[in-house]
Amino acid sequence: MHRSSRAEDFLPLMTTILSIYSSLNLLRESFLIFNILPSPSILSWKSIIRCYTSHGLFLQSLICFVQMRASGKYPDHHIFPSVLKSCTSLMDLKLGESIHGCVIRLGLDFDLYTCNALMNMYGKLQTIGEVGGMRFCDSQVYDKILEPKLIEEKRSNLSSSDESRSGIMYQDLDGGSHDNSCELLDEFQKRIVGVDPNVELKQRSDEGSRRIDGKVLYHSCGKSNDIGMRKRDKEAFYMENVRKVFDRMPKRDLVSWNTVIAGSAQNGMYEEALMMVKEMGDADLKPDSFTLSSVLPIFAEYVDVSKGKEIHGVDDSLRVFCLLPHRDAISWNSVIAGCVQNGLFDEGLNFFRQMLMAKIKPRHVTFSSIMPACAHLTTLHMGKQLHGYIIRSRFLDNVFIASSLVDMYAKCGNIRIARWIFDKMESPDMVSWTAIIMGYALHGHAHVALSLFRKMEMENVRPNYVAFVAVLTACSHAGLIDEAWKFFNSMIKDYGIAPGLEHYAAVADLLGRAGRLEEAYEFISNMQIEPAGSVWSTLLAACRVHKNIELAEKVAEKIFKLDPENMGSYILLSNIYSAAGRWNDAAKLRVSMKGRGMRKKPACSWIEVKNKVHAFMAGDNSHPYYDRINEALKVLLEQMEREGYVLNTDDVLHDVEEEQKRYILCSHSERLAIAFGIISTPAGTTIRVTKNLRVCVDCHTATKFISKIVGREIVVRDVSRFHHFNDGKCSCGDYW
DNA sequence: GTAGGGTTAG
Repeated sequence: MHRSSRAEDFLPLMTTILSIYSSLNLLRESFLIFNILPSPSILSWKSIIRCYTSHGLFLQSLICFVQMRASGKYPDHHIFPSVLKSCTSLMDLKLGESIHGCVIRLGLDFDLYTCNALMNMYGKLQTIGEVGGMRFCDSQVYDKILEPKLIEEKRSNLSSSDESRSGIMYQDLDGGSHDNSCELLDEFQKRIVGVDPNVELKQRSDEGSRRIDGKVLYHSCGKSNDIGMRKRDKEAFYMENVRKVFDRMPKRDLVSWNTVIAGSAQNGMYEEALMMVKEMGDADLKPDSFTLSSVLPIFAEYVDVSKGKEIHGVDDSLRVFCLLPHRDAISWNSVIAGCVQNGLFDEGLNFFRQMLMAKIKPRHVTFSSIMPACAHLTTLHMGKQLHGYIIRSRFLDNVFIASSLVDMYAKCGNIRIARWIFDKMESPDMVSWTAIIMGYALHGHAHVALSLFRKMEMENVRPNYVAFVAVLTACSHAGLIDEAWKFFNSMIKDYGIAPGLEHYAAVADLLGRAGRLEEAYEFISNMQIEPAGSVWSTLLAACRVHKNIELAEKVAEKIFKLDPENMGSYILLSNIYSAAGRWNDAAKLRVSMKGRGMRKKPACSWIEVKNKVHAFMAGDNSHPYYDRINEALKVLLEQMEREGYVLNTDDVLHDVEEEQKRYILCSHSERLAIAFGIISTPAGTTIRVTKNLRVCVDCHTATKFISKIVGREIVVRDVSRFHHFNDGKCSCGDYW
């Protein structure tokens, strides 16, 4: 008996086995069966094509499709999704469009799965096209053999013309093109399946009818036609294709909606994407985690582009998350990271708590995402709890987590633990180094920060933009002008990093505070980039310190032009006037601020006692311990004055009597918080206070006295740095 | 047939 006829006897069985292998994703087994079928049925072709696609062997899957067409078989709706996915992955829009034409001719353009795959392709290929990528140079070769003439007969039976049905132009296709070169196909199969094609493909090469042009297999790494496609063109293209498919679908499921939403979001059509989330709700479909992962990135875009003015983008993303029936660890992480990265720290922590309550185990990423929230909110208590969890989960060797812990401890005032964790890291990366350097910078230990920076360079860890922000911040907090210049120049010359606003601001700040006001003015005027209000503001602050009203007015004018909403500068200039006794000018400025609807940010300090945060505003008498706090401050003031403390009323910027000034100073928010800390914690406990503005000169002096009188370390984190008060001295050396 | 998460600055 002939081998081929035996195989034919078993054909139905073989086809079934192949189908099972394919559905189990067993490529090698599927291939072995497929290879001995004398004349594969449409079901067998479907199996092998599907298997190739799901293994990422897109070219192979397309080759099979072409071979199938060449053998005269009609593809059915089971085949197109896999084939279209292969086109998408290979970024071959042209071939995909041809296949779309094929779909229409066969009357399969109402099939749910095929339409979903088509929309996915159109949505993706514009996005990918922007970056440029692999593209077939010879996909016309496919075109030629895609459509045997047989199809023409079927086509004439279709009632309406193809073009009007799809709105997409495609070429008329000729009959098959068959030749005998199969070497590249062999090579592929050898590499991919790991078997010798000369054995496996023997039978097939004998037949000689399923050969394709070798040229098809070559593809080029070229830039796609979509490069430079304007946003409006992209949107038009998207509407043309994806929406046309979508709108014509007789039935849409969750995947259809998710696909079209993802396409809109990925092509920058955020409003449309969010609108469609609402529309799918009207169609009684609930968003799932796929929907969420399309909507979440809109988060960042919205906030970046319009600086929080369009927060409803965030709201919508959060709403989608809340609607999810099943949330896995990744959905939780996404939403937590989304919150934290956009400054919604409390919300991030809340989601984290909910995640734990939902019994979802936090993963590596959860901790590195949530830690910055603790760092920014200075919630050392929460940070320590997370640290404990991290140790128990043996996550400490993860460089992301360790770096975020270093940063958290430094920002929460505990630079010693930050250093301890850093020193234990096996191979700190540039971010870890930057975190510890910035930590020392914030704590005023500039020389340690500088020597760590040099050590990092010696260990061949290349600093980036942020690392230079850190080291220049260290210099600026300690008045190290010469060193700052060296780093600034080295950044440009040795590392080719173009200085940004933060770098310029640090240097300008140094020059200004050293009293080199004119030099600072020149420096800012000659910047390579447009100076923002923030850079000029450093000079305005310096003008206040050095009482140069004339320059202050000149600088303020520039700031008001560049950044009319910059309230800090109005207040700074008003304070400069007040300090010079020019109450009228100060008052005028305040009136003008009021007219613009600006209000001064109220000063606020807070302290964590027994795991609870207590907040104080200036002159605040709402705290339940208010009387005791006031009593303590009174006793302290008497003792301070005996030790030589003299009230410095320079910072009292109201036109009031001396006695009133005395009262105003003593009710500053940081003093209330410190006094509360002293009376509510055991002797010797370090007091850690955070303030939302810069600490004032008088409070700084007072705190030095207080630290000596009560024998406590007092750590005050103001808006730009830490002050460690100990035994009558401050770590900043009175330069801040 | 559709996805997705992380550390340093501001």
